[in-house]
Amino acid sequence: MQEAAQVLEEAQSELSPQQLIGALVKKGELTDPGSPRGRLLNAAARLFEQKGFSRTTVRDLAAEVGILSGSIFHHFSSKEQILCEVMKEVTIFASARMRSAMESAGSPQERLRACIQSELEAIHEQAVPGFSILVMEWRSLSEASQKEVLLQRDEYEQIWLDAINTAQCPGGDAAVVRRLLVGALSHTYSWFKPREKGLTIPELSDRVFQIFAP
Amino acid sequence: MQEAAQVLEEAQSELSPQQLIGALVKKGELTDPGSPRGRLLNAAARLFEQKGFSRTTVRDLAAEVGILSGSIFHHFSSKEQILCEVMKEVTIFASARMRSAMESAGSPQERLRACIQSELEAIHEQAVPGFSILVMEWRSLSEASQKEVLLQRDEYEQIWLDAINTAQCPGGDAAVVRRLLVGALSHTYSWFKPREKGLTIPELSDRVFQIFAP
Amino acid sequence: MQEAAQVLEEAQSELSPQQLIGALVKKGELTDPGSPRGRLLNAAARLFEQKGFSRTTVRDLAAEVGILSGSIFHHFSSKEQILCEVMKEVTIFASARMRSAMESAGSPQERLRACIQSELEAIHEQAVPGFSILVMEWRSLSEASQKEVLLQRDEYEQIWLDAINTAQCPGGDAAVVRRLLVGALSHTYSWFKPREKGLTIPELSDRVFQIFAP
Amino acid sequence: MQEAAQVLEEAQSELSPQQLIGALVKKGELTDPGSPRGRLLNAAARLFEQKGFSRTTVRDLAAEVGILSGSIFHHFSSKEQILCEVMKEVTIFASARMRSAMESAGSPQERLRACIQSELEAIHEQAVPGFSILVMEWRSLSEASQKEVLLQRDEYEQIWLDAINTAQCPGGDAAVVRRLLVGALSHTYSWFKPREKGLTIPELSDRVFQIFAP
DNA sequence: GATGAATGAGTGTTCATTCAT
DNA sequence: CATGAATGAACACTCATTCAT
Repeated sequence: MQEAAQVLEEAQSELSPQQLIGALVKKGELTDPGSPRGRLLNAAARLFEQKGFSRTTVRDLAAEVGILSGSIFHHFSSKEQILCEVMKEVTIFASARMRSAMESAGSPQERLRACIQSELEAIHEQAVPGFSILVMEWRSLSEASQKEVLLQRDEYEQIWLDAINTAQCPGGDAAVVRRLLVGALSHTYSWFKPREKGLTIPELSDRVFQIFAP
Repeated sequence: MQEAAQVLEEAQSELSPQQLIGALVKKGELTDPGSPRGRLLNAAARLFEQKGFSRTTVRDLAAEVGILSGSIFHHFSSKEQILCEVMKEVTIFASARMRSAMESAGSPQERLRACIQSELEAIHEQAVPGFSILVMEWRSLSEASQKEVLLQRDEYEQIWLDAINTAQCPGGDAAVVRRLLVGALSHTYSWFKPREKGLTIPELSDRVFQIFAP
Repeated sequence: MQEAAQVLEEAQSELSPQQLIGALVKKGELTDPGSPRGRLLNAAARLFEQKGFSRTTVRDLAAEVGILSGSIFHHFSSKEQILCEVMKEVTIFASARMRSAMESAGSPQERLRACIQSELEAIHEQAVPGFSILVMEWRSLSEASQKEVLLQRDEYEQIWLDAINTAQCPGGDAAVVRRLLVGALSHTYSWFKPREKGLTIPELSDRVFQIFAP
Repeated sequence: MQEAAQVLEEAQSELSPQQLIGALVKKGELTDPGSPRGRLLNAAARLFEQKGFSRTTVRDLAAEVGILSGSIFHHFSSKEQILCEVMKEVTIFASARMRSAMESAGSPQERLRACIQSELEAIHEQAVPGFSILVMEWRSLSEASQKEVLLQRDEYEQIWLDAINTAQCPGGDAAVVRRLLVGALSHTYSWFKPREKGLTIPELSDRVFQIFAP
């Protein structure tokens, strides 16, 4: 068990968040965070998460990256499109991250635990912020945009459903369990602060795992 | 034991949601839903839940009860105050409802299950709508208003914490378990539709109970 | 002939522009020019005519009647709706005016001349300004609004077509002649200034009549 | 005389619109339509005519010729200057065209008819589009630009006035008749579609001629 | 000459809130 | 208490124009 953990850590350490992002940027799946568009998306993710989509103005957003509000519309056609793009890129990054976490997980139980921890890290880590937006601001998206995001989201959810199914969780079919987990995990954004002393993300992951896969 | 349960059930059946509301109105804890103020609060609960607080205008609200937007400010000093009042009244009603559900629950396990079902009913039933607002629109509230609502909320949460503690749920301390439950249950608003054939509220309560208190 | 003219003038003098407007307001066909909405429509007619629709801002319009730009949207749902309403009211007034002019015209020739003079007066008089907008800003209207205005316009054009037909104008079918007249008359807005010494409206009407019905 | 006319006609038939443009380009009076500036002017003429000046953006214009909006300002100092240049070139071309049409006209009546047909062709033909802009967008021009265009326009109008005077049209002095004609003819842009079966340009010219010079 | 990013003043519009009637 | 008109600040978005590269 300890050895396994060590191996995992090493495998993981081969690909830091920055390196993962870099690889995705090269493949053209993510916007370069250094480009104006990328800086805008990062700032948007941060602000939409902190203040909410409708309470964030395009002026806030522009100020955050040091341009004027009008200039935003060189890169995006509307405020809503920014939200949509943020969600798509966040989903792509979270998928890649979770796939990478999956690879180093051996048993079905470990896989589910890795899923939980990966999503909690996505929610609370700052590497590519904005994961909690996916749940919290879903209704701010037009139906057309929702479909676009769902297309990207499918793969991510498939990993989850597989993990839940193979881990033989209680609570009936995997879809219901996953939805309960979505709620439980995304809501942690509102109360769980990993920086303060107290629960750490791995500890919280353990708790959640204990509940959903005893 | 069976007899007692029967008596309780009868007692409960004597108190329909409308009767419960009536009793609370008489005690001055709830606004009369027939009064202008009450109709406004009900309409607000419905609209804030359906469209979100910031996407609901005071004009929408006024139109819903058949007055003009200016007239709203004879009853409330601001839009935010309406949200605050809705939340307080919803909390009061949900508390009364859950206390009543508690009374007919015998074992600790039954008590927790009653809590779960009561909250799911609060979220998905229409009697006093707006329960999901408590979680979803929490950030739309000023800090001052949050404190006001928290004052009311305390009692409600205490019932939950007792139920979790006595049911000996896994997942560590009751506060964490409750918060995971808050997320899991409130998020059902987004995907669970009790009207369509499929899962019913009692069935869903069972699933949740199975997971959180195996 | 002279007597007839005298009688005509008397008949006409019974209904001044202001009185005609008053009658139409009473019938509910025109907005009261004293009401906020009416003052807005009059100002819009003036400004759209002077500066063009797209060069007139809602702020210009608001300033003209002494309110703030936001207040306009209490009375109209959009800038385009203002243009549409202006056009409809202008058409209604012009129709009533022309009908009234028709009544005092005896021969077919006189009827056509009355049409010409009535339209020239509509273009250059100030009583209900905005007639030239009907031609000049037609393309600023959405198709839906165009249909609305055309509904009102039909009656007005019918009077014209009858007059052209009975006057036996050269130039083939009445529809073509009318369209040439529309262009010729509406363009006078750009070059004909009745106030300066020179041509008067009756004189210009004579010239046009001479050309189109020799 | 007849021989001369024949020669002229042949000469005319030798000079297609493209050839006429070519000749004017060589003389330095028109911009080469193949040059970037020329393509810009042609696109502008088309767009300003179709959508109106203020509803056409420089981005539309740039897209039409396949460059970016910023690049336009290497060729013109402002959007208004583009309109001004379009008007000047259109006027030059229309003048040359009408002069050429005059040469083959024998009688005063024929001359006037040739003027009418030439202007209708200018409005509805596609060779050098934009003639209708001269009337429809006149007010979009600054006074300084108006003067510039008027300088070019003078010769064109002189031909018209001569033709009207010698044809002994009714309706008083030639200036007024010409202005009525300007309105009547330019407005045909809005209703006359030569492509559809029905009236042809020569037929419409006949009708107009019949009215203005019976 | 072209690009692409940015500007900055301005656009139509929204909306919670006020207040005389 | 309700109305209806108005407020005024804020909003997302537009667009002609500039300019370093």
